[in-house]
Parts: sequence; C-alpha cells; structure tokens
Amino acid sequence: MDFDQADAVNQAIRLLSLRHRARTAELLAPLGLHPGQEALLLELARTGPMIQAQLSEALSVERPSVTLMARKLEAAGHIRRSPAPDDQRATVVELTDGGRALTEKVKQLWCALAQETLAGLTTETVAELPGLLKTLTCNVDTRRPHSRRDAG
Amino acid sequence: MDFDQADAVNQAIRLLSLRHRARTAELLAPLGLHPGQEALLLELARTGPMIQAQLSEALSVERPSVTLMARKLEAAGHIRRSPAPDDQRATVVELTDGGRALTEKVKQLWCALAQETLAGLTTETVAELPGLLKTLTCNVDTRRPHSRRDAG
DNA sequence: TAGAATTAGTTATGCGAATAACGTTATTCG
DNA sequence: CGAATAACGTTATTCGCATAACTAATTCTA
Repeated sequence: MDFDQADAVNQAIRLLSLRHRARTAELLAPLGLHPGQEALLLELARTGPMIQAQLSEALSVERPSVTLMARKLEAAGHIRRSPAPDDQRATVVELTDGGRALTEKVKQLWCALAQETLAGLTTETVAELPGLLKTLTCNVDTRRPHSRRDAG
Repeated sequence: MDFDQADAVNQAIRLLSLRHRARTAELLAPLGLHPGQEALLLELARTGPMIQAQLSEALSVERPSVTLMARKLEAAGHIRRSPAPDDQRATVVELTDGGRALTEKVKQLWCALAQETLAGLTTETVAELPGLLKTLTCNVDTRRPHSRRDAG
C-alpha cells in the first residue's frame, strides 16, 4: 500500500469527522440538542421503545454515554425512562410526544445537511455512498461486523 | 431529499468517525501516541518546520488544541519548539530526530490501517475515495472551501 | 437451590477538542 | 511617532465519549 494514498484517505476521514461533527452541532444548536443526542432520538423513532443496552449497541456508543445522553434528553422532556416490566435491571426508553415532534424537525435538518453534504455528487454516487462508507466502517471495526441491515 | 437516504448517509458518517478514531487510537497506543498527535507529526514531516498557527490551519484544529498536542509531543521528545526569529509571538515547531523516526513508524501503521480499511474495494474506488471524501468535507465545511491541494 | 458467571445501569475519572478570555507582540493608520 | 487593530500563543472551562470500577438483577450450572 502506497503511503501517499493511505495518508490521503486517512486524512480525509479525519477531516470529514471533524467537520461533520461541527456542522451537526451547528445545525442542532437551535433545537437545544447536541451531537449524539439526535442519533438517540432518531434510533428511538426508527425502532420504538428500547432499553439502554440496545441503544448502546445500535448507536455504537458505550453504556455510560447512553446514560448521560438519556439523562439530558429526559430532563429536556424529549424522552421518558421507565423500569422494564420483565427485567428489573433494564430501563426502557421511549419518545414523548414532544420528543417525537422534535424528531421530525431533526429529520428536516438531516435532509438539509445531506443536501449540502452531497451537493455536486451524481445521483449514482449518492446512492452508492452509504454502502461505501459502511464498508469502510466495517473494515475498520474493532468488534463485530455490524450486520444489522447491510445497505451495501 | 429523501429522509431515509439522508439518514443513511449521516449515520454512516457518524459511525465511520467513531470507529476510525477508535481504531486509530488502538494502532497508535503501542507508540505512545494519541489520535490527533499523529496528524501533527505527519504534517511536520510533509511540510517541514511550521509555527503553531500554521499547524492549526493545516490540521483544522483550533489553536489551544495545537498548544496541548505540541506540549505533549515536546515532552515526549518527538518535536522541538523554539521562538521564531522574525516574530516574537510565534513558536516554530519541528521534528526531532526521534520524532522523525517515529513518524516513519506511523507511516507504516497508516498503510496498514488503509489496507484494512480499504479491503475489498476496487482499485478504482480506492483511487476515487480521497477526492470523494474531500468533496463531502468541503461541502460540509463551515468556514472556507479549504483550497490547499485539491486532490479531487 | 446455592453459588458462579453474565448483564444492566450508574458513578468516577481521563482525554481530545472546542470556545472564551487574557497577555504579548506586530502591524496599520491617523 | 502613537494609538487602534490584528495575530500568536496560553490558560480556564465545557462537552462528548471512553474506560474502570461498582451495585443490583438475572441466568447458568453443579
């Protein structure tokens, strides 16, 4: 593997990470959300009520991070947390009505972000992009091949 | 813009960011480096001695972050910092011999990382990848179009 | 059924990087 | 020249996410 090529790819990924986070934070600020929290809300919107361990798995963030995110979202009234009926250890997390409404706004922002992110790319490239990025992600993955819904 | 598509892209970018950072940290740990520090070393290797403001610009990280990274790299003996002769405000940063040697090891790791990251992709796709990622980055960029060396 | 191993969640702590505010040095302009 | 402005670097503080260590609940197994 040629170093210049490797360097170019790694640099590009590093930069994309930095900028994407910054831009996300910027877009989410008016809604009072921080990056990461929106992923939790969208996951709940997709999947329905989940326990925190499932969220941790789905979002690929560690359990303590889920605890913190969930606390803040609960304090803001966006989600509700309640003990699971069948497992006294688990905490079920679900969207409140307000949280669901907020999620719709996040979806709009998400579309706007994607639109500016993907500006200038062909429809074909855009269609291939998630699969390509997931391939990069899975290849770089430390743990498991992350097999939920293979969109590539 | 279709939400599912936007969501897929944004999710993929978020995940790639998380995993790439984690994998980078993992690879760099044996060298005693943390993610971000290696970018500074490689930039110095590419460009030669620079002042911190230039590094901040080149790496797209803020000045205080450069200060901290540089402090640690200096403490580890990888770089040298000295006042700029022509500007008493500026601090010139350059690689030590040890730092240069370390950089070579980082380059090897970088190649290995790219190899596993890009496994399974066609040569053609790999060649297009940096340009594609830079396009995403520039589009998402908050500040300027980041025009140094357009490899797309 | 009793004890070991596993799992859910939390607390404490560390690190990278951002912003805000500050002191110091250069530069620009009246 | 001297004052205002800008630029370089640092400190202080905050935020997100990670790991380590802990408690409590569940499941496995002997």
